[in-house]
Amino acid sequence: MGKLIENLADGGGECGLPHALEAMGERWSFMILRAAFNGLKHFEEMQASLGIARNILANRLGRLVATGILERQPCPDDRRKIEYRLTAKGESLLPAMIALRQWGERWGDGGLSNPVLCDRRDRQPVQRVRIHAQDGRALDWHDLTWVDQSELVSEAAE
Amino acid sequence: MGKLIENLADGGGECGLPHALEAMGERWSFMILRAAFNGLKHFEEMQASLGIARNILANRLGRLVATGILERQPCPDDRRKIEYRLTAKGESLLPAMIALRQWGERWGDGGLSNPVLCDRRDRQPVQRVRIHAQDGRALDWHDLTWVDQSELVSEAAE
DNA sequence: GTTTTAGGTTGCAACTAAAAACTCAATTGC
DNA sequence: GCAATTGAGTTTTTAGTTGCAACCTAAAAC
Repeated sequence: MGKLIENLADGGGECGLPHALEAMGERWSFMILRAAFNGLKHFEEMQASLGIARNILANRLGRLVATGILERQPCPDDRRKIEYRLTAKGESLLPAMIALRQWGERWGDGGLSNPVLCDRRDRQPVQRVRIHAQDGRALDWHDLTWVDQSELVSEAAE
Repeated sequence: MGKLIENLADGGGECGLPHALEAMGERWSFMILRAAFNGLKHFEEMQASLGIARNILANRLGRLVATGILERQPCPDDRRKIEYRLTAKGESLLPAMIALRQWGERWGDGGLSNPVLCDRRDRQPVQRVRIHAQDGRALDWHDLTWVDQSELVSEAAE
């Protein structure tokens, strides 16, 4: 338990992807993450809702806790129950998850996803997740290039 | 070969995620996609750069072609060679891949990714991938809610 | 015409996932 | 107070995947 994608180390440069995949690259990880974003907090809830095998769910939850994506916290009112809840690190996976989901929706078998992620303020659906330039323009692949770090013109980035 | 994540079907609503994961949920898929975005086109190039087993690479490339993410095209000049190149469907995975990579970079072992994805126009790095409201505001998890499709106020969306 | 190169297969060992049954403590019903 | 139920896991068994190494085939190079 704990190696998984070590050999992915580099395939043309250093990259955060292998690290991300080490945490989230297993079969059910994203589905569990989505369940967490949907407000499911307990083992049995998730098991019932996802239909995942119990041992795998236990293993994945353990791993997500180990990587700091979920927090494991016994409930005070019913001490059999354990709450899994998203940490800040877990919450910051939302753009990746939504991007994936939108892609699946766009190219999938037609059906729109439900429920829809909406701005709390006006209850309108969020935009499609895209790549944006510093000035805010949305960019497609043909608008982009890879630049070596050493060649970056520093400019108080981010 | 070919079922993988069929049971993921629904875990609290319809969702594009399972479809996305069916295409991209396997261990090496995202690494191969990244290789493709980095300009690698041939089997041997990818094999050498990723260090993946040949049978798995063959299998994954086959699957990525089957799902329409890559196109397989024999080279006219050297007919042993085969070019794998991104389709529009594959290109549209870029936001998901970059979101994942940025997450890994942010929470990973420190090292910045290299090379950096930049706006071709000014060679400045792209922004962090985020969720945006219709009016363009960047939103975090606590600014968002799930809304059932039936409750959406239609307004000539997107 | 032998050697090399590109892109794969095949066979087999090691690992990982799934389903179902089992554990074990906390809680509820009576 | 005691049996039944529930929550959160383990264990066991079976099935499917991954990875390595070796092999194969056609096209190109020499």
